[in-house]
Amino acid sequence: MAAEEHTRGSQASDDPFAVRLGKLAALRAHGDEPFKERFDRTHTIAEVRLAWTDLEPGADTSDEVAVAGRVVAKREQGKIAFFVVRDASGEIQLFLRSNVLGPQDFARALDLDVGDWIGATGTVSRTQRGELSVVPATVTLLSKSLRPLPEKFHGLADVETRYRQRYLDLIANPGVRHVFESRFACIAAIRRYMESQGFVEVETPMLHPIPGGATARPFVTHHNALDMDLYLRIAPELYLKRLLVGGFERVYEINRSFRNEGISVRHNPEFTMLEAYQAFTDLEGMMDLTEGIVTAAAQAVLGTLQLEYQGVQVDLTPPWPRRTLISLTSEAAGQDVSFARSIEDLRNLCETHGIPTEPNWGKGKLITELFEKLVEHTLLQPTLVTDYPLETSPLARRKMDEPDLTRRFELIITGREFANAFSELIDPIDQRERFAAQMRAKAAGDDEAMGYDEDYLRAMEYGMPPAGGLGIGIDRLVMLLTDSPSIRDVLLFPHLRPES
RNA sequence: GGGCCGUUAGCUCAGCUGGUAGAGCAGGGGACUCUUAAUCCCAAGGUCAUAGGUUCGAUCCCUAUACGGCCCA
Repeated sequence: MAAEEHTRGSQASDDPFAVRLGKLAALRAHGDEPFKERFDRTHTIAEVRLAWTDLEPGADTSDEVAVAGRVVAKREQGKIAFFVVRDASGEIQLFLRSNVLGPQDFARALDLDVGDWIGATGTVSRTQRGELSVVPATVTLLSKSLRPLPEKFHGLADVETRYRQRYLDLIANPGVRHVFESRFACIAAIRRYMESQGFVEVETPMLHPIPGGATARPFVTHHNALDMDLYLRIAPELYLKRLLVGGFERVYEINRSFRNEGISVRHNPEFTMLEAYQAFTDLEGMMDLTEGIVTAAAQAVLGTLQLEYQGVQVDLTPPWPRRTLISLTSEAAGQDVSFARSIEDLRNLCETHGIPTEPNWGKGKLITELFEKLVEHTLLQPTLVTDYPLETSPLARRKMDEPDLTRRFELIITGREFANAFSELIDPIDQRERFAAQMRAKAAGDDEAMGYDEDYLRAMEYGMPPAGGLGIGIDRLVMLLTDSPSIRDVLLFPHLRPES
């Protein structure tokens, strides 16, 4: 065979990238394109494994298959070699034999590198050691890999590289793929469930002239042609409720929203949430819907409602206990924490517990802060916490008999908020006053306060039906269902600072 | 924003009061027709994150910066 038929024995360099570039050039020099357009396979790897599952060790067949995938391991042994090839369905061994391929093609096959995409045609066998294998008659390079993959045994451990180069993480750490398959199974299950409940999936703007629907700092961008600032949405809520005015009775949006806040194990500047609105129902209807969604997602991902999150056993079986925020907070504080107390008492209580307060905070905000500090982290099992103060709930319906409180709940699991829902405020007069209060808070320096959305008020003035509304944090739900400690583990490409 | 920790070969990691660096895997050469973290032999691979400082001498000590992680706000 001609020396340039393959590069073995002719490489001066030992730099992996240079070696592979050399192989690439050698292939091209012989008219062999190293980046093919297409390869027709007869089976996925999983299909081969399934179809020949009963093949005895040491048995050969004349059954021909064509498979394709990435070379993830290479073991040479003289005139035979074993490659492990992986496609999306699984891995299988290629048992390359010089006497089957011919010495020339065998030598060329040995020039392939771990990382290369290849196609192989051949017969199915099981080795004497019991490994189901394809014995190739042809091996075709489909796409040349120029960079060496991370180490095969330890995988890729450096978290920064794992997040920045997620594709490498997916190649090197098989469990990572499973997390993301779970994520997308979770979202698919939620869509199926919502459809089964008669909800219509809708799309609303992500560029908002006025940030609203949540209390958070927005990202600002600029529309050149209109010469106006726009805000990346912090929540789709106000648009979805406009649809209630328009006559949609059950709508939802699985939305990417954006909040200009710090990055942590629980926060990414862009995140995914489900928001749903249902006419003619209320808080209790939203509790049922929340239980339905979360259990449908858990069943789809785990097949059970019992799970373990970071060492904590969690039972998602509904119905979940319902407790009021004030009773829980009073219990934890060992004294009455309610609107019956003076604002000085509440502020002192906050200071006692190390919560820095601000002078413009009212009783409602102080009570909410106490709840978050004293209670939230202790609620490990699913708990529906109800009756949030009006001051921190500008879009929720007021409680008729307790006007400082709202018909709102949050779902807490493992000490964290997973859902937020309320009987919607549908009174435009009340809503106008709530927006005004937000404007006062903004003027007092609260840069998370909502904007005053006049068009939303106009819509409400045409009449909004009674409705329940619900938001569920999808990323956090996926964290729970995949036992992931950080939100970055459930985001394919989490936000990081640029590499310097 | 504050505190603590990390950054050494492509990857995973060692590195002794301070005397200019090692291993495994990957890659290169060779042997090998049932391996599967293949095995065996040989050789190679480094601006020790970056910039300063202390020192005769710095991967190591000090300062700053960058990026990342954890905790707190």
